Amino acid sequence: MHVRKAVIAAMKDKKQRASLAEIARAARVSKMTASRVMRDAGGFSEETRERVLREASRLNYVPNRLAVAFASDAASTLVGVLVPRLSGGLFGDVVETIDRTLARFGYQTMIGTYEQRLDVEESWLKALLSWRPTGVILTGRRHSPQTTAMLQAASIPVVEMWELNTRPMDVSVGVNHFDCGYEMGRLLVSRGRRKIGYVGAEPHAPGMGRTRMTGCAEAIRDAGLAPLETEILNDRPGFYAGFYGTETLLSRHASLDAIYYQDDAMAVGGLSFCSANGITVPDDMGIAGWGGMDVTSVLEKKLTTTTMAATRLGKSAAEALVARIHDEPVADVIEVPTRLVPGNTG
Amino acid sequence: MHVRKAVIAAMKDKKQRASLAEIARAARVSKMTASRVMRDAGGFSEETRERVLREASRLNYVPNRLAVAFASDAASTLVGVLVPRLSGGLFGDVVETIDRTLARFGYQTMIGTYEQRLDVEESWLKALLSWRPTGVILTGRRHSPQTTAMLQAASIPVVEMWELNTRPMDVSVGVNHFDCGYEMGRLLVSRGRRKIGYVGAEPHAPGMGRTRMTGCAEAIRDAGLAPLETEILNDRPGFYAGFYGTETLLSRHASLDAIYYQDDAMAVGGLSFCSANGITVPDDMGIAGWGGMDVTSVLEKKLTTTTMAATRLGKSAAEALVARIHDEPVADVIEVPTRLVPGNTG
DNA sequence: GTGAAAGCGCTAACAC
DNA sequence: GTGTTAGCGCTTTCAC
Repeated sequence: MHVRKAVIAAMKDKKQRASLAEIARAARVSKMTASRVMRDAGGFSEETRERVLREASRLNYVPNRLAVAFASDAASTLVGVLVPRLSGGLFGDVVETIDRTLARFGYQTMIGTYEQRLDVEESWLKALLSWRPTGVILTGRRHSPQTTAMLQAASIPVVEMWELNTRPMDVSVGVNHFDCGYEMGRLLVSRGRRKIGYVGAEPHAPGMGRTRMTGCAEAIRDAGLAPLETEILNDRPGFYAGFYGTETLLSRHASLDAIYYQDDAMAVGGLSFCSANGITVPDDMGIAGWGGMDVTSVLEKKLTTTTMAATRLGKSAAEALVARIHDEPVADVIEVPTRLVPGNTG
Repeated sequence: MHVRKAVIAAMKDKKQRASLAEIARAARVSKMTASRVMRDAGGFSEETRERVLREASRLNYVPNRLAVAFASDAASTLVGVLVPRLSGGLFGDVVETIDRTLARFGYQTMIGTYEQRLDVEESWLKALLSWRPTGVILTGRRHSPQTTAMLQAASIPVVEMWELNTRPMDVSVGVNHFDCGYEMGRLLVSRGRRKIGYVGAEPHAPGMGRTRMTGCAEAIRDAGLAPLETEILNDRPGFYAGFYGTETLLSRHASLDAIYYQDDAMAVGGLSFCSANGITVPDDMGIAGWGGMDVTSVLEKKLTTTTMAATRLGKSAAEALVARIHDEPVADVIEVPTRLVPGNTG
């Protein structure tokens, strides 16, 4: 039962896995015919088919995709997916959906996380490309020149997801973060907020959350109000970051009457800070998030936020990539809709 | 800039990527020498080394890991990791850590999710094995006979993580869930709880959460109290599931004075339900969770729970696998410690 | 320190 | 409907 022993045993008799050649020999056909049967490629009689399949299952044949991908070079079925992180936010959902969708089409996913660091993205991509993947899904629209160049040289389909890129390398599937921020800013202003702040995370990462911040700032400027006060924590976004980010921001700007957060988790942290410090929401303070995360479903008040269907984004990204791989027509820019949820915290 | 055009162009001139042979020719050495230099395998002069590396970088050489893995068959560096899900709970953290750790050692991760469905695990494994991975990390201790058989036949290292298995296929790195549940049961009892309930999810999945439930039930039985009342939702664990699971359970058993949840997210959902329905915690109702998730850091009250270091688990699992691959000594059973946090909700 | 030959398991291209 | 030949890019083995 112990695999370890089996491993050691296997060291001795070396290769024992049945290969196509052995199936072919056992079925008394050529490798080619066996190959055709296994791939269901046509060009064999019913009788041959049965014989080959019988032998394959008798010998526990497991095709070697390494050899397949290597031999045919076009048929790699390997797809790389890179996201900032897997925990906390919506990326877990997105990756899970991408993986499921790709698997349905017969592709396997190689994942990676890069914490929004372009140098990490670059080295991940370099390693990935050595596996000759048939496509790549990246997060965001910002990439180093080397990343772009490598992708170019590889000449494989690339989907940039999450953040809409109107001038994508290849295909972009994402959300218009600027608009999300702008709309939220307008909503806050329309509800009478006059001194608005922003709490975010990951200072080295422009784009995405930061783009929403910019949108919000613009809405505020357009309304002729005092500029957005911001606090970008050197941390990952999350509940606790939202909590202490609020503390920090308010210690600098006590008179704020609303705070926009990078995401819902941070907003929930902000709500907690307020409740722990006798700040009434929404009377004393408006709180707004982004994402439509699961937590919001159990809050006492309905969180003011913008919802985004993570599952839908993942599915669209995966499907767009598959379409590109199959050389089917796909739109260059696919916008995933979001919905402003006014709620009663903002 | 549009990769799409590049792709189409590439279709024409087919192979253009530099291969080892071309590097070798350009450096005026044999393929073998070039290979040795690239792998830093020794057996070449300093001068040769420089010449080869210069040509490699000049020609933008990207080694073909497909060919490497195929040719050497031992050197596959591909590792499969299967978890129930990537979103919501702690698995995102675990997978992220595993991936990072494995990457540091030069391995690439192929992930999959199976929602605790053994048939999905089986088919995922089947697909994975065709890539001739050098190792596999699975979740839990329960696997179908076919899964076990395939792993056996593959004779590769296997780490079963998350749930401790004292009789592992190969190596087990995990938590003793039974003890977690038993301890929590004892704590609740010691605090005067007399009618305890349990809210969980994923009814088709035994193990893990269910094992904690069993542990808790046993503690209650040992204390001579009325048996644990349970509610297993046909849903994924999460905030909302915790909320309505509480509602359902209480509608059946109104007199409960404490509820143990499958995880912290569900417990937070339970807290919300109580607060929304005028049930005072901990006076009227005790609430306990599991996992030590991020959310708990911003709750008003300190949640009664058991913390588990997801990052540590992931790191241990990955390191154990690497050690097995390298044929270094590893313990068969590695217990990841947990800590009971009494809190003030239970 | 270096190289030549063989082969990993499969498929594409072409026979028959 | 079936088989033959060649080769994908690399490493292993053995020779020099």
